[in-house]
Amino acid sequence: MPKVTEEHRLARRAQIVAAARTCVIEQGFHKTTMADVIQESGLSAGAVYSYFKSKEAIVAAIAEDALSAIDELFEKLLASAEPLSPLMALERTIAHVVTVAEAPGGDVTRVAVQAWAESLRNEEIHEVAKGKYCQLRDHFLDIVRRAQADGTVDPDVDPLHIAQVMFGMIPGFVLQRLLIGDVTPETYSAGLRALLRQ
Amino acid sequence: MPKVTEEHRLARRAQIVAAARTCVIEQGFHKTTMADVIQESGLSAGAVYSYFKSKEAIVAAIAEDALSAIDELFEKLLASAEPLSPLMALERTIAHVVTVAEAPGGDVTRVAVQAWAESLRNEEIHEVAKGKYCQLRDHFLDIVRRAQADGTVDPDVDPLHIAQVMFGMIPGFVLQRLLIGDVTPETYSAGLRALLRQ
Amino acid sequence: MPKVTEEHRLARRAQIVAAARTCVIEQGFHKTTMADVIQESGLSAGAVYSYFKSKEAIVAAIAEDALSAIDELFEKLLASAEPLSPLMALERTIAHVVTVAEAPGGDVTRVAVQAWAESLRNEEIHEVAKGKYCQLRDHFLDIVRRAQADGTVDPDVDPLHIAQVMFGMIPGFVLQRLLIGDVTPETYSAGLRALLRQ
Amino acid sequence: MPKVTEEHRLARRAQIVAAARTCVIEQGFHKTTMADVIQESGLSAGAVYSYFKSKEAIVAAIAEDALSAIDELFEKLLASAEPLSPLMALERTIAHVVTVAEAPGGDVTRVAVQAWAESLRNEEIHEVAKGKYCQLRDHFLDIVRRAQADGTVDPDVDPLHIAQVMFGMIPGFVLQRLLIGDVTPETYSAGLRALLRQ
DNA sequence: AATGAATGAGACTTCATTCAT
DNA sequence: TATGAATGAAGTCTCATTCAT
Repeated sequence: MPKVTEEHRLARRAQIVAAARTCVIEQGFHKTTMADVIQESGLSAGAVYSYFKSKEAIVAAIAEDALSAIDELFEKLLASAEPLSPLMALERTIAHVVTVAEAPGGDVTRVAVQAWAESLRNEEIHEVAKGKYCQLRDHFLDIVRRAQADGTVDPDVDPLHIAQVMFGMIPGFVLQRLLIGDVTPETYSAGLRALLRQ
Repeated sequence: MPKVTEEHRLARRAQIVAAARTCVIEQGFHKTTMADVIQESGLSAGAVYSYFKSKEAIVAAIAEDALSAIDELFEKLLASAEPLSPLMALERTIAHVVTVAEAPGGDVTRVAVQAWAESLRNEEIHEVAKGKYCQLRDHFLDIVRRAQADGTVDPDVDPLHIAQVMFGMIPGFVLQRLLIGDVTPETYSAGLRALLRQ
Repeated sequence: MPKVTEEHRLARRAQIVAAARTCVIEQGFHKTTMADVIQESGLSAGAVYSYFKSKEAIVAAIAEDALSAIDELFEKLLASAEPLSPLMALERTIAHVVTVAEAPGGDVTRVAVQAWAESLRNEEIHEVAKGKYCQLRDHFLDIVRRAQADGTVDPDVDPLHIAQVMFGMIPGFVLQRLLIGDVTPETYSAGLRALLRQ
Repeated sequence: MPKVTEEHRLARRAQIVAAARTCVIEQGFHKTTMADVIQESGLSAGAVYSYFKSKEAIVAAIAEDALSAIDELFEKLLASAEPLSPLMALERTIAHVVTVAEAPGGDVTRVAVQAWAESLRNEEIHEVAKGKYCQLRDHFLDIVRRAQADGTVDPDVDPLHIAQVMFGMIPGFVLQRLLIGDVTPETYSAGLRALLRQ
């Protein structure tokens, strides 16, 4: 019989993750200190460490959140019955990226970029990233297969290769948005429509 | 005296950058310590600090190198007189990415991903990244303009938007190659050829 | 009511001491955390603190127990009417040490060694240790005096000095048993019989 | 070509060990903090950690020193050609213990008692303690064998058992000296002469 | 009375940088 | 000029104890 409800525990955990995310968005994983997270969360060091056993665990939690963010809503948006052309799927994904990025709580795409870098030297995060992105890519794979069935896309090309290229357009949008700042769903749509077969 | 000394200085500098790159490829910017770089370079702490005033300066040097790597050869490859279709330009760029990544001295694309993350909190690296990537994107812009002049690409679409999408395919290739590992210039070519108007 | 409650209190106290002893035998005083004791006892933090005002108080209680262990049974064994030679007294004491050490609840001699170390910087435990060991030594003193009266031992030597040497054989047995492991009451008896006048 | 001599390094190391020993004598292994050792040594944290990789390593070094202290001089004292009776060997050992204990630099017997306790939960220190004490006991074993050859000691008793009892008298002296304080080489000699066959 | 979540001082250790030699 | 030992601020994490519920 815990003194506090499971609800309370989850709320505290979320509070810590939110605080940590805020810090990471501003300073990155490595410049964010536990003292920053503790202060931002409004809890004590001991409290934070009773929810996460180490800084690494917090980083992993935030990274997983950020890597899931796109796919989470992707499922909702694209899992509808009506077939979606590759172009429309990309347009909706890009639009969703911006929605998620501009949601309150800070731009998670900044955390995702951190997670990409971290994946290169942290096997745990690498596994998460690989898993999440394969899952996301599989959604594009479904769309490609439907389009091949429709005859909209050449059925003789391996659909995985097409899904690779489709998925591969997302990080480039995220990166241009963060580093250069002149891309929007509208500019990307225009470019896509000019470049892609339809 | 000045000539030899200057050469010597440059050689030393390159030696330090190479050592630091090796460390960064394995451990990332933040887990790489100056002690690591000093050991790997075979120089003394004092020597290293006489060439770079801080760790941050070394990081900036490596980041700049890595962010330039793609564009450097891009210029050589694409600055030829004959017009290049968007598809071919992308194919050559992707092929070049892999060439550079597999060159001796370690996979610079790993450093580039580190640099993306670092750009988000380090204004100096941000400026470099933005500059290098705008420059690279401008090359795509040229190609798009020529294609619009040829009538191969719709002339009514803002060529920048098309260049954005083209440029935006590169980071996605790099990322899938590092995180998932199942993309090659050949799979990407197949996907591009299926997806793009020609 | 008071009777039952008092019994209850004593049982709880014993439960805590037993739990703490288990921890201390495994990890020593300092590596044992209150969290360990709380978990091992099956009580809550608040409960444990309602029986002992601090970790130090628990440590003191265990130390006192361990330092008393030898003497407790010593009294029973040696307080008989018949005179005991120094040799026999030592043999019985050594035998008793092993009995106590092998009793269920864990080897208290391990706690005693911890208490020796702790005595050097904790005045409270020092007082307890000094008191218990003087008391134990006094039993040897009685035996020496009887032996001097019998003429078995030289009456011209200060009996305290003889008791010091007799008492001084016990820690060496305990230590060799714990650190080296090749001493038993039998090997010690053989050594004593060869070495001591009888 | 190190910038500092080996001599210098050894001196620094000794400086740290001496500082740590001072702290440990006052406060024990666990209450001694690295900050204490750093302050007492007059060096910086970084300097201390460049000579010892952890607090545990310093503790091990001090423990080894303390456990060796008795045996070191034991060898010098007893390795003479002339045969030494068990009684004389014990007397000289006890005298040596006091000499060592009263040497400048602090009473190492206090450290030895700490090491006994630490041996029970630290396998590295346990191995050192076991090794050193077996070595010391072997010296008593030699003496016993000579005495058996002389006919001074019963040749039918296992000499190891006799050495166990002889060795076993030393910790008891050390402990009474530290905890009770009324033993001296003279009182112990008197007791030994009254108790032992000669 | 009992619980156990929360506190926060303080422990150990690292590492970018300097400067006496 | 080059060296690398030394610095010390700052980082991560622990744990004895308390007190709101």
